[in-house]
Amino acid sequence: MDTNLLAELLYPNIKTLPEDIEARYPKRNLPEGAKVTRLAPSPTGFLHIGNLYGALTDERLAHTSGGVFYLRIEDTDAKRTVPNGIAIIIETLAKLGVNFDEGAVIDGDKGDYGPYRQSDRAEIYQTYAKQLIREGKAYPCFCTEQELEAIRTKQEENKLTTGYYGEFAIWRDAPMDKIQEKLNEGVPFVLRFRSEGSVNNKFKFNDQIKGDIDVTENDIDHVILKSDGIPTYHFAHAVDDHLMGTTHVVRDESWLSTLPFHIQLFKALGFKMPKYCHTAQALKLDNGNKRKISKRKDPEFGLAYYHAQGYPVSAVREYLLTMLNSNFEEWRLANPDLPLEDFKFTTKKMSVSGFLFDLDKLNDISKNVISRMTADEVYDFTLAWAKENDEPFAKLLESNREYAVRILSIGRGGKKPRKDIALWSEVKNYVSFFYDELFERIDSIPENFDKNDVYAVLESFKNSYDENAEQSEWLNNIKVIAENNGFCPDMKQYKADPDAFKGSVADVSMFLRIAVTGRMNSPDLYEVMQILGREKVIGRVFDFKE
RNA sequence: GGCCCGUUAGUCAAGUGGCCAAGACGUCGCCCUCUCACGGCGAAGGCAGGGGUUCGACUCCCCUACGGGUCACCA
Repeated sequence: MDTNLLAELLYPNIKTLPEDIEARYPKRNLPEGAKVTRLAPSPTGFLHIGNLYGALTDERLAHTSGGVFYLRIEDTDAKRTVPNGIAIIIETLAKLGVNFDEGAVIDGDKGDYGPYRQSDRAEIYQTYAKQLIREGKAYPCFCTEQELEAIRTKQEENKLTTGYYGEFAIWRDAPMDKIQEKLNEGVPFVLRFRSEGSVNNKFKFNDQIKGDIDVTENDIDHVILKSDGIPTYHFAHAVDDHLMGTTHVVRDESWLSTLPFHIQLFKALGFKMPKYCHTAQALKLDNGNKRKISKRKDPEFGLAYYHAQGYPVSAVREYLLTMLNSNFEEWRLANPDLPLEDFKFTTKKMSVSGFLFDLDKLNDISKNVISRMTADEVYDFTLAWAKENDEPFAKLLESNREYAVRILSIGRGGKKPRKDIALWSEVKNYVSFFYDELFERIDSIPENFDKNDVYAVLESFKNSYDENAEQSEWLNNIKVIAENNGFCPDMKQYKADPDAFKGSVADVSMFLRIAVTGRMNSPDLYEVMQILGREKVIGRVFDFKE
């Protein structure tokens, strides 16, 4: 078999040689230890929490080592291409603070190692493919879909491993004249890798996350170039990551099964292998069982969802980081105010097993993150969210920034800040009673209180409210009102003998709280009244009596 | 089915032969307290099972079970 002739026959239009390509991709000039990582999505435009998990791993690995993080688009399958898919991916990630140094951008490329869309790299792949043919490491296969299907059926019937290998690899050693014949007939062909592996050979391979794993050699002659001359993922992965200088390949652990093939490919092409980081998968509880999150079935895990819900970007990042590195949480506890960029990220602290997404945990982290913000920050973030999701509320916030910031300042700062906002979408409800446009009477006074007592208390309050009083004076006044109306001013005393009173100062406060805010619970009533102002406070108390 | 990965409480997890098996979230209770939130204290809850190796196994080895992944001209 004259493999040089075969190569010319198959890809006559490819004049470039691997050396020519190599010359276009010089070694990256980076400091010692710098990691080059990439995100390589297909342009479906959909990203879920598991994708972010991987993306953040890539991003942190590169950016904590002085390396490069780039975006490559794996658009070799037309079925996976969605209009604007690339733009959506870039924008979604940008919102979550994941930014690329290099690679595909919305309307082109940025960087010296492109093109970054695989659809623009056909010549490159074919150049390497042609070289493999010359070296006898790849061959054409003219099987039709039906023929392959028949082979598979036969293998299944005989309980054999399915695939194109051994005696089933019917074109593997086909003579030149048969190939020539098919070519003359214009029959389309795929290019297959000639595997020299055997399933009887096992070896260890070190993964950066999983550690040593057992690998069985691949003996299947996988397709490397499809009949349209476009590579499969496997081939594109080897060629691209080699040329683009990727040092660390971060990908989902479902790729573990094709790792043996990838190892063969790198060897056959004479490429140095990158390090591999196979990450655990994001799982979902489905009928009591855990299963991999899927794009199609689980839209609620889509990143767009969290954004629309109003989770702060930093909270999502903090949450993911606690999942990513088991020591992050501890670090954050010790360094509540440091930017998370200061955390020393490492694959050594990554989990090997799949994880369930924990909304409770995210909410908790989010509350903590927001509690550390200033009122102005909370205002700005809430406004930005509202502009996208709740225009009327945005208008309301904008109508009086100072007022809104005062509201958001309640219980903020200090050692024990309030932590009752987890989502920007919750702010509206949180501040609603400060705005007449949003004010609603939600809770009412429990039945067991005598209405006349309630009214008497409110009347006393109306007559004695002094908006210029300090907080302690204000509270004293509430206690006086309590006492004058038969309610116990001291909680300890009340608890010792509750039957001796109509109620306690706590109940008096409750009447006022319900009258003024429309609800049973609120932040500090004194501060609430200060912000509302005398007119509104008295007005609401008056309204309540009506 | 073959191959591969995994299995510490409801969830996320520390643990690397010597513990009474950390911590966080969630749950429950108590305290603080004008309510809520915060904060403090406390409780319940776990090494999948069985064999080895060892003076001693969550930690090492084997088997079983269970879960997950993958077996395309998709990535």
